[in-house]
Amino acid sequence: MRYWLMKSEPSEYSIDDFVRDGSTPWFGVRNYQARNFMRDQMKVGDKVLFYHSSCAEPGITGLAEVSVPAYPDASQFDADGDYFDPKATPETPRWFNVEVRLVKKTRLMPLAELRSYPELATMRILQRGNRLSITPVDPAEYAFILKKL
DNA sequence: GCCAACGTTGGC
DNA sequence: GCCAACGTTGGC
Repeated sequence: MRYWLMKSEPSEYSIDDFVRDGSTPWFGVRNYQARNFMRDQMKVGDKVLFYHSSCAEPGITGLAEVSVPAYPDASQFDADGDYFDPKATPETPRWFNVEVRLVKKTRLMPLAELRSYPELATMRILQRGNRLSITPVDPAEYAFILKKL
């Protein structure tokens, strides 16, 4: 089993949206590395840290898990949508998404708090210049965060 | 709004 | 295949 951190802008999709929906397709990823994680590595049951980014209080706000393995992201075919990709066709889709199920909303663990723990110093999300919206999390890092939540 | 980091695009 | 220009991310 693997562990992941998935970023979402709360103005796009917040923890409370997630509470309302229970589960959601993680569509709209348009970065190859993040796509490859979903398509090639994420398996049903993998644990996910749900993270709010690009907002007043960035940080972890929930625990989730992968509920459906990757399949072609429908939004790439929607010519009127924000995520349309003119180079993608149903025969040769370019983008994929998994679905994730909320396990529970947690307290907000702010970015500054994550940075304060030496145990998390090498976490991918905390490295300079990190921009990936989906990153693998070390099992020890995941266990540590779980304990602090 | 600024700016560092870094991915993507496209001309050559 | 190189690389400059451009776009996006995301914390501050």
